[in-house]
Amino acid sequence: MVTRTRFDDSECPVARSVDAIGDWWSLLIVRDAFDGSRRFGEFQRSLGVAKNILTARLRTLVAGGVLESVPASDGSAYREYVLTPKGQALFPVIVALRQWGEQHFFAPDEPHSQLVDRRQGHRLRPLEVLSADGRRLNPDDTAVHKISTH
Amino acid sequence: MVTRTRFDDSECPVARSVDAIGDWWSLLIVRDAFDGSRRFGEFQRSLGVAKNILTARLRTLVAGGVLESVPASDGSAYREYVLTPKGQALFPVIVALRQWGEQHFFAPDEPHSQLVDRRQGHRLRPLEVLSADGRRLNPDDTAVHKISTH
DNA sequence: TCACATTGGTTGCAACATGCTACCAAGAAA
DNA sequence: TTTCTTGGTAGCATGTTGCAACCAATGTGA
Repeated sequence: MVTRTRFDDSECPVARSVDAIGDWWSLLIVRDAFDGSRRFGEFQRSLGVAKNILTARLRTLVAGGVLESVPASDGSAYREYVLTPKGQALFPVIVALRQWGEQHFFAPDEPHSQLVDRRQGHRLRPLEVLSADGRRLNPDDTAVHKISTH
Repeated sequence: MVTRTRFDDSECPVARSVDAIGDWWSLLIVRDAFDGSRRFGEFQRSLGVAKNILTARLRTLVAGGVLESVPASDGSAYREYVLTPKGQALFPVIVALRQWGEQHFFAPDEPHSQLVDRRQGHRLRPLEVLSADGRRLNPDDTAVHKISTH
């Protein structure tokens, strides 16, 4: 077995997500996948991660249904790793982390990679947590109901 | 030193965020903080984490400016850990992870904790990634500009 | 077609991080 | 003034990570 489950038994969706992703490397792999990386070597060069670690992470991401392994798009005999719909659904997670990082870990004039709208080349609007009827919510405006039946 | 920096030198804000948070436990500590936990013992019982690990994580979160240690609100001589504004800004990250987990790791009728709007008791609207002019963006509608000067 | 480079790994090992248990000091409670 | 609770620390066994070496299959150039 590659990883022991730690939080998986929780009824908290945050814990299950965290467990499904696995570790930080996995999240950066997903980030790179959003940025267009597909091949083992691309991930490896981009992340600088040891190959055995990358192998293990790719395997768990595939096993978890976040990535899938498909024949290479260039016709070669190698394989590529692409995001499944479930993996693509992680987009807001990555964007949220990116925006938090931009806000708090870069000097105003410090260069950093930027996620932009392809059509207009502009930066994205900051994510907003909204109520069902569209009011913007702060943490204090929300509460966790411990258990429910959906 | 408590943790060695791994991704911190990156110009990618996602990497710096990931590095600042530290590990998954830290993220669950932040989740619990959003849910109202303040005391060492509350975090420890809620998470079931070993106390030395919790000690270390709380320290790095405080050092990183995500939590701060304040005198206990009940007048006792103990201290409490509360989110700083920087920590509160992680709200969209937690919400994004929670929504991803809800969508993909629970059967339709499986019970799970739920984050609701305090005023109306309703579930939140799913997070949306929007362009500057308000169009909803999918991953394919965006691109990463490798470097910029903000 | 034959040598050589690249890709995508696997294996073994040393170093580090994690988790468990026991212990402990300061505060609170009685 | 015992006794319990809180918030830790210390030591140790185990698990995980990272590094380097190795390797088979594939692609490439002469």
